[in-house]
Amino acid sequence: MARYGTDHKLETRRRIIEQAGRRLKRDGIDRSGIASLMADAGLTNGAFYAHFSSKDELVATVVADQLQRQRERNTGDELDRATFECFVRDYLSPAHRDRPEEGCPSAALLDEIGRSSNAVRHAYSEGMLVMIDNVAGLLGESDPGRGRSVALSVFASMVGTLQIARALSDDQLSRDLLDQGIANVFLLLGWAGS
Amino acid sequence: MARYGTDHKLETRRRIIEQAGRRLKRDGIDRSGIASLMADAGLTNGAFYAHFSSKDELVATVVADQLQRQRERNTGDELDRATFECFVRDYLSPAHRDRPEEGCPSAALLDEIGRSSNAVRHAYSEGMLVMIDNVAGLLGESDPGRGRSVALSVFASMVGTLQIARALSDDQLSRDLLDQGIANVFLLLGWAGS
DNA sequence: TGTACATCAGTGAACGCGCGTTCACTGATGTAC
DNA sequence: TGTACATCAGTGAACGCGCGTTCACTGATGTAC
Repeated sequence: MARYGTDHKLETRRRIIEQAGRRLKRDGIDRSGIASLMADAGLTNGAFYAHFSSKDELVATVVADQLQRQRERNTGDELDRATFECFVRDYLSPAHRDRPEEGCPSAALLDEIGRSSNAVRHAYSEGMLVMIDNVAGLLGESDPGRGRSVALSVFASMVGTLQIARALSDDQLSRDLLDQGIANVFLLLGWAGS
Repeated sequence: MARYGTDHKLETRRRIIEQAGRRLKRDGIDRSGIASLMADAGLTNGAFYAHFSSKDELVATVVADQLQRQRERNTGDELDRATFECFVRDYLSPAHRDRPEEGCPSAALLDEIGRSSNAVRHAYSEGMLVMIDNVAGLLGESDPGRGRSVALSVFASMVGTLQIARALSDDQLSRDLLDQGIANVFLLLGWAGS
């Protein structure tokens, strides 16, 4: 047998993916080199290719993993209105704005994902669809296609709001934007929430 | 006197900024090298530093220029509701989705701007404020601060919608999202538009 | 029990390449006399 | 009119550096006999 336990390598892979998620969201894809990604996982550059065939494959894997984490974090077992309201408020908060490395992969990486390989964009689309279908169930739309586009468009407005809040240098304006973004979500959904 | 006319160098600078705008929006900031940016303007790499002190200064200049162009293109002399409705429909169109190099700098570059130097982020904030104050005038809000955040939040939802439409690999879903995005804008503004 | 061998996750130096930036130089023009 | 010089936008080679990727090697472990 090998020097390490049976799932040692899987555990290492999991650690690389998790740490890379944080790093990519903080520094962007193009500014995150293999050597620093591996150092984050406590390894050296050479070991990378024992786990992934290329940086692109890692990025696709990380994108899928991040979307899955976001789903699990925010839906729990059953997604109800109260849970979703909390999600919206947490999403459009100064805390989320100021910690991209722990936050939404869409808000941190959308531009770069849009310019990435088919593999990365496909991983994003797939993960996004699952997430959106979870949320769409809440809306009570009879037409599932319409429920899906409504859910997607509401999420899109949240993503854009967070990104602009991050880019503005005027903190008060940025906070006002986040608050207005929360109100917009509830208005779009036709909910009473305040 | 010099070999060239009085505003030859200004004209060259203008050309670099314009071409760089297209290139940065298409390929992203990190993937656009100085040599290729200069080649787009019909020059070689060495001439760059006769026009800008660093790549960062060019990026800040381009961001400011792009926001100004976007303002001029979409407001004309006087901004009225009809003009703004056209702006929204053009913005959330498949044509705009498929031609980032000719489109909105926010949708193409927000993630990277958020990670850029203070100079770049400041240029973005300043340009954005002017643009948003133009639009805010339309809303008839008594409180100018509120008019500003409403205008900003509506634009933010448009930006996020376009970005997600670009990242999705399912074309029909992407188009449905754009259409829903248009409806959302008019709903948020309380306009009748259809 | 002891020795030779197989396994394999991880190491770290090296590869060619493109990056941002620097700088000595070019060459077409206008000026001085 | 002719010659020497100044100007300066642009050229293109070179710099050190970090990138993604490759590969010969290490060394701790289990297996064979």
